[in-house]
Amino acid sequence: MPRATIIDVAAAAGVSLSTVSVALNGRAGVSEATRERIQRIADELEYSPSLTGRSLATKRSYTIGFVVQRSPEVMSTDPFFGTFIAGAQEAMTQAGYAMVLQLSPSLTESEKLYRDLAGSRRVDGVLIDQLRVDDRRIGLVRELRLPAVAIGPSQVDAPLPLARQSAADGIVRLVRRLVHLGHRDIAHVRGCLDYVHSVERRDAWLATVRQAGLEPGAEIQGDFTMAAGQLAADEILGLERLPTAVVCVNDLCAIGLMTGLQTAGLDVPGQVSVTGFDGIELGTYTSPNLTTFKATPAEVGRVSASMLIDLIGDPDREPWTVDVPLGPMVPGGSIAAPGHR
Amino acid sequence: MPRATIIDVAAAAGVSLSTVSVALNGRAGVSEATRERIQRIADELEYSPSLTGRSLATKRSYTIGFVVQRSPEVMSTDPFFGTFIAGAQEAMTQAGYAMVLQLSPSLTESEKLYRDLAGSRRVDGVLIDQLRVDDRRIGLVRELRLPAVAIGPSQVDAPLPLARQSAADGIVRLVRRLVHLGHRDIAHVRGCLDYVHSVERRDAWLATVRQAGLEPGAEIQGDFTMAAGQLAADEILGLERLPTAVVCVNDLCAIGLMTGLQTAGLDVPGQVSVTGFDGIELGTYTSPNLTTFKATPAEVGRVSASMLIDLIGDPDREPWTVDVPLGPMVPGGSIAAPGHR
DNA sequence: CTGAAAGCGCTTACAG
DNA sequence: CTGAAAGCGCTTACAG
Repeated sequence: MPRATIIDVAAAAGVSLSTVSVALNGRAGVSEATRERIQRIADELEYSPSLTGRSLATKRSYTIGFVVQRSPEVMSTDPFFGTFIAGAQEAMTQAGYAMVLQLSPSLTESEKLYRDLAGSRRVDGVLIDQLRVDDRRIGLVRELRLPAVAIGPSQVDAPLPLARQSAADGIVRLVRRLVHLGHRDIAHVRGCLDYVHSVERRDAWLATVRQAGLEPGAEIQGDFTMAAGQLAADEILGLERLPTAVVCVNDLCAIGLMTGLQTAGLDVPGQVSVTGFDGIELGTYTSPNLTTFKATPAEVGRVSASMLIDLIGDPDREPWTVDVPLGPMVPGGSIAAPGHR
Repeated sequence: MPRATIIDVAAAAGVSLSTVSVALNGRAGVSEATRERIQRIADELEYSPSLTGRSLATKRSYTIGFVVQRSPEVMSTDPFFGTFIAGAQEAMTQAGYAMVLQLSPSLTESEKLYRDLAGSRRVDGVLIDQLRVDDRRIGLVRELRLPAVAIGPSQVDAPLPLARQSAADGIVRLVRRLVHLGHRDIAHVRGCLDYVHSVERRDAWLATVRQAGLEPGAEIQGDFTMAAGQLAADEILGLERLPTAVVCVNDLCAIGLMTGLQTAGLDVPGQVSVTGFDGIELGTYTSPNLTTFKATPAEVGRVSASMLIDLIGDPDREPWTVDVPLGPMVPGGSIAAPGHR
């Protein structure tokens, strides 16, 4: 027995298709009595409207695309994604939207994914995350006339609606705290500078250190993984002078760094203070606990998804920006005055 | 200027809609000459068929649903998901399918998500992962007449096609290795026994230890996270007799355990040997490196997705099972003979 | 080898 | 307040 369609409901209720449609969609033009009657009959028949039928009529797929340009391993490790997606989903489900997720390690491959999503009109719009410097996707979605919202830090100046969360503010405050504790040699483990997120954090560290009248400490190339943090430890141990504090691009990197330093026999924070960024749960289990700043990826997800849904409803709207406030600083035992034991 | 439709292509080529459809879909019934001509014209017009139009005609959404019943944090931490999704996508993209991902922390909420996916016919089928003992979803997809493939360990006996990978084989071999090294007190940090994956691994540990004529060591409740591993360390340290080896439910848990034991001043593997399961990259960065067994989530993803696509093409097919072979054992420095330094 | 027609399941002006 | 009709963009028997 095939599922009930709107025709079955109309027939059972003895009204026309349009009346059923109007009634069930809660639009004006049907008496409350008939609406209730139709609703009851629809429920009895277990009628549930077909997304495809509606899509064809409304020219909307009620689907949003999210193409993640990262290797599966990194995507799995980064605490951002799950929480972000959960938040985005909340906003989407409410509006009848769902998310198609595509992973792609390579840039050219992901470009093809965007083209296919747009070409088949599988999605009504896309979320653009992990922005790179001069990101090609910005021109691409424009060419494809694909509504898009970007997620990025504060300096991004793209001709797209932007949901932004400034990690810079957090880094600034962490560096100031270290300076206040008496640190004069503050190093940084940065992410790959192709990403605006890395640039933002590096710049914030650099500017704040200089502003305090200090010579910037070593700048070490890392990335957003624990593994990179561990490798960074080796590099720091190889410096002619050990920095007294290291500001890391994110928590995972900071945790890897702490582990690396401790494995080499150093005391954290006794010999080296370490800070992270993100405020992930794992940082509360390390010993010492990580001093970091809390990001709010779920909120960023919610905001960016609802921005995109708004944009889909009004595609010619001028680009606008929404700032998502950062969470609080998370104090931990991973920093102390230099030389403290 | 709206995008070209099949009507535009037909008009430009001076043929009927059906000829265009047949030609572009590579079906028989069109001369090679016209097919090429139509293809060329379609390319010129940048024609790309609308998924919605096709969906309505074929009664397929060309979309697969994946509802993940886990908290966003855990999902983010578990290395399984990203790799699994990447593998599944490979199989799906080839067949013109895409994946709608939904996260849901609660069981009742996820049940609603399945109902909505089925009701709106947003998806042609679903992948069921993280199977629980007596999983309600098995009855649910049946009630919803929603094609589904389950992903699980070897003892699952569900009336569904099953893509299975036996972690048990790996655990058995790890335990045997420990026995061979001379261990007589082998503990286990298990996952929550609601999950068949936890049960499978616990049972494998228990059976193998007994088979070796040993008294089973302590069985400690943990889960699949690092945090749980760290907590398990405390519990192990509180035992009246320290086990000489601990078999953990997965790598993250094992890494957390190692960290916890080391923080307490214990030597791994000198005082306690530790094994994991999954073979994640992080385990190669710990000190000592983790001894574990490699799972192949990408392959499980590929296999389960293509099974589901097959099932969608033949919904009345009898349930069948595909075994995905486990990867190799990953030797590491985290195990040694008991009392070894 | 090609075309005309029906149909997939909805929504939305437009009449009445 | 309700209905008849057109249309969204395809595919698929069925004729010719």
